[in-house]
Amino acid sequence: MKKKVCQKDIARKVGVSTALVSYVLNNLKEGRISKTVAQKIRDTAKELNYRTNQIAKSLKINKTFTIGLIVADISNPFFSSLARIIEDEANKKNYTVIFGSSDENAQKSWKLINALVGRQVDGFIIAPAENTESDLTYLKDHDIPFVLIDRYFRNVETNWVAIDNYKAAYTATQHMIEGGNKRPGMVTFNTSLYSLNERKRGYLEALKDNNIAFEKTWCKEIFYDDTKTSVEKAVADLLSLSDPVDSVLFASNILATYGLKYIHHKGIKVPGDLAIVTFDQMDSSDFFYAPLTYLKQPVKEMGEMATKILLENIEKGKEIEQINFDATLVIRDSTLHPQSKL
Amino acid sequence: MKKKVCQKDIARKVGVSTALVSYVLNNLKEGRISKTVAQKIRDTAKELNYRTNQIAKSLKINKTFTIGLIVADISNPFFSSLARIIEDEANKKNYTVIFGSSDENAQKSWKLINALVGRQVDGFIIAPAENTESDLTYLKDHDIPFVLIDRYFRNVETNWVAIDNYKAAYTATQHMIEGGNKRPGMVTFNTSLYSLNERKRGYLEALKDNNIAFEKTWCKEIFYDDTKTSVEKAVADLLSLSDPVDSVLFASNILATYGLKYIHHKGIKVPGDLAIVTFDQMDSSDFFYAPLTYLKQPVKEMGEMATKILLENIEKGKEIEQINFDATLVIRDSTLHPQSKL
DNA sequence: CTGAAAGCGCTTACAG
DNA sequence: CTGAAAGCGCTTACAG
Repeated sequence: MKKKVCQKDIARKVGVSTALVSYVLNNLKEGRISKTVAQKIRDTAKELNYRTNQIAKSLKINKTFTIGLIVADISNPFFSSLARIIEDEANKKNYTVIFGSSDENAQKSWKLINALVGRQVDGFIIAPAENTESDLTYLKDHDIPFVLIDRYFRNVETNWVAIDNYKAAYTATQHMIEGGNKRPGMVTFNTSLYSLNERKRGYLEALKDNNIAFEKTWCKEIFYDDTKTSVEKAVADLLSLSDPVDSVLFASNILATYGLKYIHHKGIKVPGDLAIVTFDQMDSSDFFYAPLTYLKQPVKEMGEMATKILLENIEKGKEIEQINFDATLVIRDSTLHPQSKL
Repeated sequence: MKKKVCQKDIARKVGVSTALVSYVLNNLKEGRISKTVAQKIRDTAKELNYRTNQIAKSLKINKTFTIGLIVADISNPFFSSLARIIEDEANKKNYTVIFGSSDENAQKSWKLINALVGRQVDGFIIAPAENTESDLTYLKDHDIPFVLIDRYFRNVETNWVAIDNYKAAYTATQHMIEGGNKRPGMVTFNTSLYSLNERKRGYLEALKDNNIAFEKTWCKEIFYDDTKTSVEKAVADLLSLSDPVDSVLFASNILATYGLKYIHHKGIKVPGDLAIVTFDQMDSSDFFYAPLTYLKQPVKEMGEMATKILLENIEKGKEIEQINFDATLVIRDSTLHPQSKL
């Protein structure tokens, strides 16, 4: 029971050509093949437990029904949720997904994309790391469809689905200010990524519109390496300013997780000592003693849309689509400031 | 810049046969090819930006350097962490990983395995759903290497890496009892999966060894569908017994997450009203107002070991390996019972 | 209604 | 040191 059965085996057994086997197994030339022989082929295929060799088929038809998913880290809940949505959508259309984690590293990203291109994936869904514009240019030059998710570059014209990060951060900051906070801080990554910089811009603009004079000590930019320690230091710094910050916006779930552990550990009172808003939904935010106010991204819609756009591109070669969803501010206890104006 | 460049293009340009191109690109027959022509081939390959078509190569060599990963749900942090470890290990050896989520459903599992077999994956790492023994038999019959992770079946002799669930649950239950709890409960899944039943067995055995008479109302078995509601009801039931349970062991992170949200929501005091131990590490367990005592699985070691065993099987066809790791009981506040004996 | 044959892009004995 | 040729398992004009 070892050897794989192929079309030739079926053809031989039924006494027809492999062409015919291929046709009936693919439901081609329906009316033009005698029902009896078609049935015999199907029966024999089932009997021999035939399974088409997708590799051979792919080579011939120049299509693998495989998509590559490149994220920063598949073990980050935001990306694994996205992966699950994408998996489901892709499977519906008989696509399979190969994933890779770039660790926000341009070299790794290029290596992954390169490997998957060699494997002839039909397209990519990518949450690009910074400085990976050239990867995308490469894909474009080679007519390999892709859609960016969560992040994009203003100077590369392509498909993407993301959220309006400026608006989201603005809304969150505005909310903190309306809650009576006078000195809102922010913890974000030190990056050239547009999406994160938009979050910072939204934060700054909200301060400005509320006539709050931004002080640059209020915004901490964390490097990707040694994130944990840097976040802890950042939070400590924000709270030990001569005029400490009274509220803080965490620009991602990773930053928030480290920050909150530290805050919890240090016994800092939320929202009393510090009001908090985070980007992204986390299981943890329900468990923090003050359930967290957070910006909820429509992960399901984003994943579905990205997959839909990609598959359309693969199958019909559609025009460019750029979709901005809105994040929703889910207001809970971590911003119920004692001296709230609301 | 559209057409893909193939070995023929290089061969033509250099003026040699494709055989030679293939040899030098694969570093074969090193001494037996003139250095100058070899160099010219390499230069031209680089110049034309040649990338070998893995699909064609796979078809020929009958190996795809791809492994299939089947888990219950890639968005479950336990599995996404595992996925990340496996990805890294696999990549080191130039393997790529395709994943699929079975949702604990045997039909889905079979569909996924079937699809990936058609794609000629070189092997599988599988966290099997219940009633999927036949899938595994199929793989064995077809000499497709695989290793089970997290779960296995006693009656299918194959590679697996897991933890000693009996021992883990026993230890956790013993710990609850030593903390002064007289009526420990358990929330687990209703399943035939050996790993989960071992957890129950460990719990029961610990009760017995401590002369605590088990009452069947203490152990709640949750069905896979409608998990959230069922868990909430289970916890409510455990606490509204005429003699309520004073402590509870959650048999998985999913069960714990739903249970804890409910407990938090209802204002149940932990560990005062209820001591808690959970299986699996969760971000959330650091944030619960009483940091949770939990059974930590050595996810990294498990993922690495599973990948190592699989790749050895693929490459050398090794004998069967069955590895049981130990979980570690990490003791924190959720089991610091007021009337502790310790 | 059906089959012979070419070809997808590689690898690999084999012959020289 | 190098090339012609077969073949991996499919699909698909083309011819009949």
